Amino acid sequence: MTTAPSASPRKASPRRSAGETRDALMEAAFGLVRTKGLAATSVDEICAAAGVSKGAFFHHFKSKDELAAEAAYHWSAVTEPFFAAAAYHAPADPLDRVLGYIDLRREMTEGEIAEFTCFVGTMAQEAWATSPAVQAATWDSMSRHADALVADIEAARQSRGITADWNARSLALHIVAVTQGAFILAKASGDRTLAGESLIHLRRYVTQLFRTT
Amino acid sequence: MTTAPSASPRKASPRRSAGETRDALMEAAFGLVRTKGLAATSVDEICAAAGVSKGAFFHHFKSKDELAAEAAYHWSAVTEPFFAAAAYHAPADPLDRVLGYIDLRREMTEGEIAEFTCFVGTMAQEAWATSPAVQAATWDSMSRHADALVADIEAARQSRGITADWNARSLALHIVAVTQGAFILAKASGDRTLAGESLIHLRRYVTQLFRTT
DNA sequence: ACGGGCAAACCGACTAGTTGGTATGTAGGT
DNA sequence: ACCTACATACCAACTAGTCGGTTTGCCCGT
Repeated sequence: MTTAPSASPRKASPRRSAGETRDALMEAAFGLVRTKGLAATSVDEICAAAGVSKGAFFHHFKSKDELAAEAAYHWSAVTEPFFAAAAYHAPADPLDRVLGYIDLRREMTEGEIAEFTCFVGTMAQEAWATSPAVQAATWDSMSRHADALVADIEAARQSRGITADWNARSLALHIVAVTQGAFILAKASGDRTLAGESLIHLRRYVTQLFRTT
Repeated sequence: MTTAPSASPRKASPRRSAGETRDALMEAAFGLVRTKGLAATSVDEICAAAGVSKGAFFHHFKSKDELAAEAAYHWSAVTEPFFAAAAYHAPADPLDRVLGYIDLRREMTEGEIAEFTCFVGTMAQEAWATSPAVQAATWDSMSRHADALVADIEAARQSRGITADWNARSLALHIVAVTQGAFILAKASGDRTLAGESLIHLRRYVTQLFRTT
């Protein structure tokens, strides 16, 4: 659910192919919403950032709300390959893979806030009570992201013969929650390092959870 | 930084005392912002919820932005006494007090989302890059809230002779982060219990941190 | 190879309503 | 008499969304 490209420079107008404009609009929204929030981002701004007209916007999306929901699904589509291809999947021990994910998350907090922060997490705060479509889309994204961690957590649990009163999905969601909370800390304080420190606590928790001695 | 009253019914106009209208406006903002976000909440809505006119609003605040910042400080002013008076301070063991705080937080997630959720956390997401005054105010609130936990954490650490590579303030901020993250989980999923589950993980972490055996 | 037809992609002016903010007036306490 | 605490009317700027019209790529019969 995090980290994405910014609007691309685009070529000199030999009409973009089918989904290209659509993608450009959604990806322009990524950047704007992450820094200003959804409500404060106008359709005109999104169009300007994507380099298209308002007519094009409403040709592809029937409302701003629909754009937001579609963009949340698109967010998954662009972040999932990023995390799937990341180096933390390499270790043989599944626990090392889970810890590797947390480490990657922490490394990402060394960039700019608007760039390591979560698009869908931001929208969830604004849309949960006002737009069922957007809420559903943000939850789909966060939920799927958590699911990607479940297999490794479960494997780590079984390899160590741990029978705990928590299940893999619950821990995966906790990891997502800490990540989101760390973002808020960084945004409120303006200090990126605070996000990293929270992730270190999370890492220690996960390590302790699987300690067998 | 969390949990607050909603707009009161108010009496039949024998002029409210000095700060009353001001407080009513800020407290009306609490409810509206927590469900819709700051940008989506209009000045007119806040006035209507507080039962005053727009003229009154701009008599007390020179802009919507100033209202938001002042409301963040007011948020501290109303939540601090609430937490200060809570029962979790009773135990003699400082660790029990820290765990008691987390338990209280978890119990609160049994109410409505708009009522256990954090006003300043929501605003931080929208204002961190666009309004320095609001960002500073949200951080002041979150930071002070964390500080309220520091003494107990430090006492627990010393009573158990723990020399760790984390300090009390870092753990306090982590507790705040998990709380905020749990809120996002609840908002995105629409399922309050997910917030509680994340807080259970946090509780287990803190327990393990102070285990001396 | 070619041109006519057609649908999808796109543009930008327009609208109706909402926004934050102001200007001006007034009621009540001291 | 005077100042604070409001109320009302208003405005310019901006909002999401619409609409008539234009451009572009592509299919297809010749």
